Amino acid sequence: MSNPWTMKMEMFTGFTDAEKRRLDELVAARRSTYRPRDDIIADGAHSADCHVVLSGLACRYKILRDGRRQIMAFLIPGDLCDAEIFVLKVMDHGVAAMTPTVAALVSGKEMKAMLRETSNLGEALWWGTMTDLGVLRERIIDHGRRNAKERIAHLLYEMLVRYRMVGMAADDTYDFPITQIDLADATGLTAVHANRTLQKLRAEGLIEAKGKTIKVLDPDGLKAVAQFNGDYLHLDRAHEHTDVGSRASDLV
Amino acid sequence: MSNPWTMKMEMFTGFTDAEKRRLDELVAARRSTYRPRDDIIADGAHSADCHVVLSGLACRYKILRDGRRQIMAFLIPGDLCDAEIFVLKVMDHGVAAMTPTVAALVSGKEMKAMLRETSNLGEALWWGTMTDLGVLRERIIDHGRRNAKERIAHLLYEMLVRYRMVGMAADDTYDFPITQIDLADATGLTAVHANRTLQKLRAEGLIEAKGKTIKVLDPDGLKAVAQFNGDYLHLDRAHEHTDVGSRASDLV
DNA sequence: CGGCAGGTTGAGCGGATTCAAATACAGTGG
DNA sequence: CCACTGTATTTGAATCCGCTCAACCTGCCG
Repeated sequence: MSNPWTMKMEMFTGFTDAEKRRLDELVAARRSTYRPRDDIIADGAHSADCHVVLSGLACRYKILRDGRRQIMAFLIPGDLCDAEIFVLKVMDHGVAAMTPTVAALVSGKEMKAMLRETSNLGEALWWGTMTDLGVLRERIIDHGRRNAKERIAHLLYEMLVRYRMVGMAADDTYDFPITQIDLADATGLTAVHANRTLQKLRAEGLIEAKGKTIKVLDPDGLKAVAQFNGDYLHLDRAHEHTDVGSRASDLV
Repeated sequence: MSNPWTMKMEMFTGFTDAEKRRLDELVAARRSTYRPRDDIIADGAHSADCHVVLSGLACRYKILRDGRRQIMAFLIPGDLCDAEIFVLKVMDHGVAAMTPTVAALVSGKEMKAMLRETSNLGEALWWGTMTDLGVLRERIIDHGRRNAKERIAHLLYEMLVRYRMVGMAADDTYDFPITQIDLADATGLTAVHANRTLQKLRAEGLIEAKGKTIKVLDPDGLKAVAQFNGDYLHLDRAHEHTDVGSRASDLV
């Protein structure tokens, strides 16, 4: 039984069975649970291990001196929290759990050893990092050139695609248990305005946001409002390797 | 005589003389000049070479269907334009020259060969990519949680630090020949508002922006206005390797 | 000298914020 | 089971930052 991290990386690269087994072992070896608001890795910290989200939801964030907070990315199962520990001294931002979250602790030493032995892992890490860059760039466009409605629509559609990638968005519905305050901090809005905007999206029949679940009623409509173009997720690179059946690019 | 790319990477890693010579050869082999507005590498393109800025100024950008443009990053001498070509099929954004710019074309094949032979280059590329990520995250904070004045101040201070890194900011003055339209597209403002904000910064005696040159009159003041904290540039990782004399962390 | 791109200024508008209060909701302890 | 408490969502009204539209100025180049 494979873990979400290996699954995600396999969208890009092809591992041998031996490699898969070894990755599974790495992930299974040590894990840790976090309560909402717990730091998985704190701003300014360094760690000998890197952290992979196995279940739950986490975010990258930074807090300014005056208390303003910005969420820069959401991490879902299969996402690597802190690739930087391999080359940088300390984290320049924090990663915190938003819901009860389980993360695997992967020893940096063993990762480095495995990186030396197989080029597949290195390539997969590069792919993950490059798509992270793409997502961040898209977020900059959100904030710089899209208004509140487009911005929230874009985020919700992107999360839909990402949850589809890990098989967690059946029926265009996914669990996204964040508060409107979190949503505001992620989109660069105030909670009040995020609320009003969300109401508009609901009123237009694009989404349903009951409790902690997002149901996308009209995917094409939402995509159009957001001016979403999924190229930056680089799913097209994927299907060359995957088995027959699901083409990754169908996810967008 | 070393090139700006190698110089920049040496802030992080230590190359042997042989490695340095080889990098110099790679950079010297083929180069290309671009006029303002020329694409160095276009959105959606793929290339067998990667591009390193040797002189001039370039930017990463993306244009929405309705014409809105967002500049996501500025590239100065020593910056790598398109590390993604090693793992991704196509670019998800464009890189264009803003001034007459010279870039080295480095063969992807030879880079990969060198990556296999020395771990130093790989580590340096990781460092560059990780700091790029840090810069992008900081830009998201700019757009999400900083107002126009803080945002422009932050960008100008960051560029000061980056130009210092490559020895191009003597006397707190650096060449930054962009139009106010470009500045607006980078900061997510309109040209009109960027203009007015720039005037305020001048009126407060923080900067001088005559012609194409930025002179920072009051670095500490500008830094304070921007709430700048340079940790995300990860210069502290650097001085372990560099020779005596200039400590990299003094640049911030 | 005309043309053009970039910079500057003014007036009015609107999207998003701020402040404040009301309502819904989940968890806790009596 | 309900009262109590704290947190999240919703609504209203006033305000402001940044946008839009438009005009004008400046410097540069053919």
